[in-house]
Amino acid sequence: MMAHWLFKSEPSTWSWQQQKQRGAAGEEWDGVRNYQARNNMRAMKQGDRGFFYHSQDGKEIVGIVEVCAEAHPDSTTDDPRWECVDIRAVADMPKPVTLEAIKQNPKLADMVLVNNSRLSVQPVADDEWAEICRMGGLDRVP
DNA sequence: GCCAACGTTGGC
DNA sequence: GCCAACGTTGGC
Repeated sequence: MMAHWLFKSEPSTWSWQQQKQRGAAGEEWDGVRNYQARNNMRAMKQGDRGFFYHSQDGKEIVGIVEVCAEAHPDSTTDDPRWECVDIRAVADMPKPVTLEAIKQNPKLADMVLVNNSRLSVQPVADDEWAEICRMGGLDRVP
């Protein structure tokens, strides 16, 4: 069973544009220094899909990504506690889904994004995934 | 820019 | 092992 995730990034640090420019090679999702977020990355499998969310500037889901390398040591630190996955851009959200719209949708009331806004890598339930894809104008759930 | 929420650190 | 102090994130 394919799990779904959400990756949060400040566009001033790492934007969807930059992610897309990396193409199929993808990019290491490094710099995470939070155990919950790391544990979520450890649980990811090759091919799992996720949302790419712009925090602070934008506050909206702008794209779909795919896990292209499972958890491995974070190259930005020598501390062996920190691991990360690699992700690659798969598709744009035809209509970015804003945090505001998510908060207004009762079906999404239990989303981690709503209830634990500080967690930077988080799981997304299958029904939440489908609902947001629908809101984002994707005619097929990827 | 403020501040609430949360996570981490370190003294005891 | 508890908890106060501190630092960071991110919405507003």
